[in-house]
Amino acid sequence: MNEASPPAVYDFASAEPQWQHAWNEAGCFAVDDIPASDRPKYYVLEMFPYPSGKIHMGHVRNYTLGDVVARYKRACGYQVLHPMGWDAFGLPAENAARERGVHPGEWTRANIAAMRAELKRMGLSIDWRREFATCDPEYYGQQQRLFLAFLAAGLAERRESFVNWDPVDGTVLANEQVIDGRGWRSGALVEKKKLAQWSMRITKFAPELLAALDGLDRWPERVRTMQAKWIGRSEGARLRFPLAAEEAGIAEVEVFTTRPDTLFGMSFVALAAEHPLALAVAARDAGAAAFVAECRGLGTSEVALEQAEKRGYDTGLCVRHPFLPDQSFPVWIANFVLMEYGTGAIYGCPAHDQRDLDFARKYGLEVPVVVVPDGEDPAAFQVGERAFDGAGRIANSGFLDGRTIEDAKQAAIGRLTEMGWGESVVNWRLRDWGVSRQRYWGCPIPVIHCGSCGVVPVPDDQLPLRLPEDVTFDRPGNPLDHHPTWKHVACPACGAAATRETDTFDTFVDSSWYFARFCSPAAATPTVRAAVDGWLPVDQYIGGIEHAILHLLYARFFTRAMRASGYVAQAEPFAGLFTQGMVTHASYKSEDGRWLYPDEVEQSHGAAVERASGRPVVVGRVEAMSKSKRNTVDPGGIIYRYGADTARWFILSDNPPERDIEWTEAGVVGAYRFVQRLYRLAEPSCGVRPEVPATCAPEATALRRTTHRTIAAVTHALEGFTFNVAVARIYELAGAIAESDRTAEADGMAFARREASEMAARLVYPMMPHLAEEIFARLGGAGLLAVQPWPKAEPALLAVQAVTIAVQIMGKLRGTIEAAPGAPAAEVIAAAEAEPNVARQLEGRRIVKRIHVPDKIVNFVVAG
RNA sequence: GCCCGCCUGGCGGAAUGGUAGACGCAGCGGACUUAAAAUCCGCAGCUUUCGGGCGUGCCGGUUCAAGUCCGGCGGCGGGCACCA
Repeated sequence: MNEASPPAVYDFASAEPQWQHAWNEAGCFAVDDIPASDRPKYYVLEMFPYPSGKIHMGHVRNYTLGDVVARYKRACGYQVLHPMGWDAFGLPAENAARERGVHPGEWTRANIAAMRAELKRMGLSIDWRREFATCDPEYYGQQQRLFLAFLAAGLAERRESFVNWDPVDGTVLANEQVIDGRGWRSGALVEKKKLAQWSMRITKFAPELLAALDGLDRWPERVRTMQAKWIGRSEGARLRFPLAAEEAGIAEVEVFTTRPDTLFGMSFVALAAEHPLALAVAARDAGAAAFVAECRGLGTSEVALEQAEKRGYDTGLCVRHPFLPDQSFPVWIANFVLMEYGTGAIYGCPAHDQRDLDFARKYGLEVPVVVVPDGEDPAAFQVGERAFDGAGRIANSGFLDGRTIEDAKQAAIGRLTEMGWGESVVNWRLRDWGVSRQRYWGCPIPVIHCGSCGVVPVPDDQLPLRLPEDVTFDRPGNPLDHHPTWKHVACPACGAAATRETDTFDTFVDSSWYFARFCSPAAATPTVRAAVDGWLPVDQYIGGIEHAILHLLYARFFTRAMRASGYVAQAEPFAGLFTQGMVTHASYKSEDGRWLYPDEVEQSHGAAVERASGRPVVVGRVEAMSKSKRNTVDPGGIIYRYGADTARWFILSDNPPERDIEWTEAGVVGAYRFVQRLYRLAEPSCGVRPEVPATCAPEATALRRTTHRTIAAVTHALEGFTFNVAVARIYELAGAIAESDRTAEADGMAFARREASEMAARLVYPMMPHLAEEIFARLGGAGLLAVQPWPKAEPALLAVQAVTIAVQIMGKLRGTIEAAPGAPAAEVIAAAEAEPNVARQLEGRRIVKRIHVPDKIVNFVVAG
C-alpha cells in the first residue's frame, strides 16, 4: 500500500452486465417444468407487476427480497423456481387508448419491454424462459378453459343480481373492490344496479377457506385475521315470521339472528330496501316506493359515512311471533338493513342492539328488556340511550327466564326447530365473486348466448377465444359490444344466429392462477399435473399488504376450484407469505404550492431549495412514494448512477423488510461507499493462495473466528427474513478485515484474510450478486459464485475460547470478568467476588444469594 | 365502535428473561492533502462531586434479574365497520 498505486475502484457499470451475461450463458437460474427428483424444490415468487411502463421502488424492494431468498435457497442446494411475468390486462391500457389513440395491446407490449429491460438490469436470478403476460392468448386461452371447467363443475354461474356499478369506469365492481362506498380505482361513488353477470362461487368454499387459515402458519397473523373477518362466519338462527296477511303472494319474512335468546325482546321487523317484500309494498304504495328509491340512490355506505341516521318506513304490514301468539309486530323498511347480509331482513330487539334502539327511539317503538345484568332487578332494569349487550340473565321471556345468554340461545333454537319456525344456521359474510367487466382489455368470457339453447360454452377447439384487434375507443362503453362483427356467431349447439358474451373477466381472475401456469408456461393445457404437483405450493410468496384480502383470497379460492376440476393437487397456493413494507420518501412543495420531485430539490446552507430557481421549498411528511405527491425516485436513474447492487443493498439495509423504509440519497451514497469498500478490502488477498497454516497468530485466529461467526449469523438472519441484521453482520466482518491490515504480517494472517474476503463475497452474494462474483473472481475463485454451495461455519471456530461474564449486585451491573466457557460455578463466583469494583461494593454487606447463569452472568443478592 | 400491530439515542434500527443502544446514517475529533473531496483511524445515551445516579411512551406487578412476561393507561399506525 506504500506504493503510489491508485485505490481500486469497482466499475459496476461494466461488471454488472458482464455477470448478468455470464449467469445467462451458464443457465444458472433455469429449472425444468417437472422438478428433478434428486434435490428438494423451492418456489419463490414475488407478486407479478402491472406493466405501467416503469418500475418503481416498491418493485425494487419486492424483487430484491425475492432474489435474496432465491439465490440463498439455490446455494443451499434447492432447485429454485423463480419466474417473472406480467399482470397485463386492465383499465390503464384502455385509458391510454382513449387518450392517445394507441392500441391497448401495443401500449402494454411496449411497457413490458421497457420494464423487462429495467428488471434485467437489477440482476434478478429469474428463469426468464418462463415469462408470459396475462394478455397472451396462450395464457388467457387456458384461463378460458379453466373457466369452462368451473362452469361445468357448478363453480361459476350466471346470475341476475344487484351489482356495484362504477359510473366513472363504466363497469361492475366486486364487493372487495368497493372501498368506503367508492370504486377502488376511480374513487367514484358506487351505485346499485341489477345486471346479469358471471360470478365465481367462492362461497361454496367459505368453510374451508376459513378453516385452512389455521394451517397457514407461515403467513402473517394479520393477513389471516383480515381474511377470517372477511369470510365472516357467524352462528345463529334463521327464523320465519308469518305475515298477518299475505302481500303479493309473500306469506312470511325470513330473518337471520345471532341472538335468538332475545326473541322475547322483539319490537319490529325491518327489511332492506331491495328486499322482495319491500319491493312488493313499493309497487302499490307511493310512499314506500319513494323511500326505497331514496335508499338505493344513496348507497348504504354513503349513509353510514355522512349521517349514520337510522331511517325507516312503516309498511303497515304485521307479523306474528312464535312465542307470543297473542301479539303482532310491525314490518318496516329500514335504511340500515343490508340486502347482502343474512336474509336482507332482521327482527328488531332495541333493548339489546344499539342500531335497533336508535331506530326504535326515533319512531317511538317499544323497548322490552329481556337481558338483565347480574345484580340488577329484572322488574326495574331499563335501557336509556345505550342498548345493553353485555352478559346477564334472561328475564321477561317465558320459558327462557333465568337462563344465561348461551343457554337461552340453545333453548330458543330448540323450541323454534320443534315448532317448525326456524333452525340453527351458520351465516357467512363472504359473497360470491362477480367477475364480469364491461371492458375490452381483458380475457373474453368464453360463452355464447343462444335464443334457444341458452348459455353455450365456446367449444374447446375454438380456444383461445381471442380479442379482436380492430376495436375503437371513440365512445363510452364496451368496445367489444360495439364491434361490428365479433359478437355475431352461430350457436355451436344448434347453428342458429347467436351472440357472444361481450363481458371480459375481472383482472383479478388473471392473477388467481398465474403461479400455477409458471410451472409449465407453454403447455397446451392450463396445467401439467407433474409440473404443478411438483412445484406447488409456492414456498415463499412476497408482496404488498394491500393484497391481503382481494388477490390472496381469490387465489386461494381458484386453487381449490382447480383442484376440484382436477388441475392441481394442492388446495393452498402459498405456503409462506411475506408482506413487505412500503418505500417512502419526504415530499416537497414549492412556495406556490406545486409538488416537486426530489430531483428538483437540493440542499443549500442547510435548507431545501428548488434547484431551478433557488427558491425555498416546504419539506412535507415522509410518506409512501406516489405519483401525485411526486415524492418518487426513479430506480432506473439510481441503477445508472450507483449500480444495481447499491440499490439492492440500500433497500435491504437498516429496516426489517416488513416495515416501511425511507429512501434517502444519503443512504444510497452510504450503500455505494460500502460496495467500493468491500471491493478494496478484498484487494490485498487477490491472487494469494495460501495453504492452511500450521500455526496461527492469535490475531489470525481471531479473524477466522469472526469470519465463521459471521457465516453462522448471516445464515441465521437470512433464514429469519431479517436481512437488515445480515447486512449489519457483514459490515462487522468488513470492519474486522480492515482492522487485520495492521497485523497483516502475523502467522496465518494471509490465509485468514483471504478466507475472510472470500466469505464476505459469498455471504453478500444473495444481496449484491454482481459485486460478489467480481470479488470472488478476483480472489481466484473457480467458476461462478452463482453455482457455489452456501458456506458452512467450522464448528471448532464457533466455539468460544473465553466468555465475558457480567457481574451484578442486586441486578445492577458492577463489573465483568473473563472466564473459560463452562467454567465451574464456584470458580466463576469466586472470580466475580474478587473483581475489584465488585469487591469494594460488597464490602460490609451480607451476600444472601449467589445466582450463576453459566457463561452469562453472576448476580449477588445482598441483605439490607 | 370493534380487531390487530407498534412505541428503544439526533435518525433507521439491534438485543433465545441475563452487560440496552450491535450495525448503519447524520455528527464530532484526528491522520493524509497546499486545500478540498475521497479514504483511513478514533469518539459518541443523559448526568455526575468520577464513587455513582438515571435511562427502552406512562403507572403498577411477577422475577435474583424485565426493552423482553402479566395487568392498566396514553400516543401513533393499520384493518374492518349500520354484519343483525
